[in-house]
Amino acid sequence: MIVPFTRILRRCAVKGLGVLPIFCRKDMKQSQYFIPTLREVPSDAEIRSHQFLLRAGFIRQVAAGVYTYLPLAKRVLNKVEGIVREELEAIGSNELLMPALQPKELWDQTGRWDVYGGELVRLKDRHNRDFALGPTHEEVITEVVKDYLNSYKKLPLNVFQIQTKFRDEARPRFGLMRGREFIMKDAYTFHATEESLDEAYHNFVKAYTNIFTRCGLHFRMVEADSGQIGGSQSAEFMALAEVGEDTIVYSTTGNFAANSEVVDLPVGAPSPDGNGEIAHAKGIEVGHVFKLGTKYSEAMNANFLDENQKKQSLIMGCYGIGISRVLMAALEQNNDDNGMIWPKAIAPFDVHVVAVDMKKADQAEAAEKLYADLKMAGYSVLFDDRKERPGVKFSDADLIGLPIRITVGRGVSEGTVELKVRSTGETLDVNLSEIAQVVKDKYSEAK
RNA sequence: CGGGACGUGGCUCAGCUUGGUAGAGCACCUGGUUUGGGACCAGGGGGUCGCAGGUUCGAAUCCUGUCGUCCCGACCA
Repeated sequence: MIVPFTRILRRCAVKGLGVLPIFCRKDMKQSQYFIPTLREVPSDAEIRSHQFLLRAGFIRQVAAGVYTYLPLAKRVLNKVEGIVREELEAIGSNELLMPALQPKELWDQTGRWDVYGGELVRLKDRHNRDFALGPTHEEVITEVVKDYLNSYKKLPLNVFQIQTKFRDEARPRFGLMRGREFIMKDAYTFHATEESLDEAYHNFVKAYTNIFTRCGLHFRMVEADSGQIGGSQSAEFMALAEVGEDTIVYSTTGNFAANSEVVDLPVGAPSPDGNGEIAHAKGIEVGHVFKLGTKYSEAMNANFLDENQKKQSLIMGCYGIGISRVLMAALEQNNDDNGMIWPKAIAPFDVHVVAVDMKKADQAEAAEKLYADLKMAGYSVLFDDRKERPGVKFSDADLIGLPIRITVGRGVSEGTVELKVRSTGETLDVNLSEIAQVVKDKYSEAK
């Protein structure tokens, strides 16, 4: 009797024969996985990333601008969040988690309860007290931190959270691009001096550059308007995409780049930095860094004593990344007519093993073994073990767009399987004895 | 919030102009034939036609209201 390798490993684990790496024990068989793909383009979706998110079974809409993230999308979000955590921890940011539900009194302290407008989701509790669902967390974090930060000796402080934000947008749009409920990473820093704020600001710019580069995005940092949030300096990170809602005004050969909100320069005009001429491009705002100054700390009496025993307002910075928007932007930049093409750093799985005919014992066994071996080698693997026709499986695989696809089919009788690189379309027959090495090579080549 | 469009089974849509008691393809269930790029045959299940009023002998269809969704614009820490 042939016992699948994974089952043997699991038995070993149960018997306490050794601790297995967790990835080996994850069972990701497509027959048991919730991936509701659609053959036709849903009529509600206008742009490609949105269409593919629906068709490939990543998201489902619940209301305008409100979505459920299905298992594949959740895995991508986890990947993006993992990258964000690594890069922010590398600059000394502390992860915490604040409440979405926030009392009106907090928002009254800064006057934003009255200023924020219809975008602020407001509700009442059973005692008829007013609350808001947080669109941003300057008030909460300042309140939390201000009693502790009473001395310059405790500064600077750098914190972040990854959390669901609520903004009752007048017009939700394009799926995850502009939602009323979305996942955001927001960070806040507190400082005794402007120099200290500058340092944090630059650290965040560096971290954001790393994050978006690692996520495989084509992006550009631009000068931006501080908007309602206020403050002295801010920059946005724009993922370049035709469907973007913002216009980037940039110099063709120089470093100048700004949001069209802050400059009014026509195409072809000389660049203000004296280098090149102006061109325009569309972008999706995926990140934003602000120097806030003392706007919130003054309003909320968040003070500390400096080395001269003088009372000063905390100097603040805040820094956001639209996690769910990164997913959308990455997809908008990476797709073809057949579906998604995930950059490997944020792909829901590394490898897709497609068994052409699970009813054929040799193919089923070879596929099961390959699946187990690849997991042991450290890849995350989605195994299409469904009893579907080959065409259906290939179409779904293209739609889902994992970096490497391995088709286990009739070649098995000669000891070969087919490997296909999603991004390039490169296809090659590989002997089963060499598959580990070829997967390794092709995976490391992939973007 | 202004302008436009659309709501008919899980998905895509027809039917509405000219009222007569709801259809197709895909998906799903059963059986069979198939099996490397979204199969075929036979049989079957599933829809108060967004909701509420109204007109009418009779409303998916006409009228009024309302809710929802999408697109353009305004708005968008």
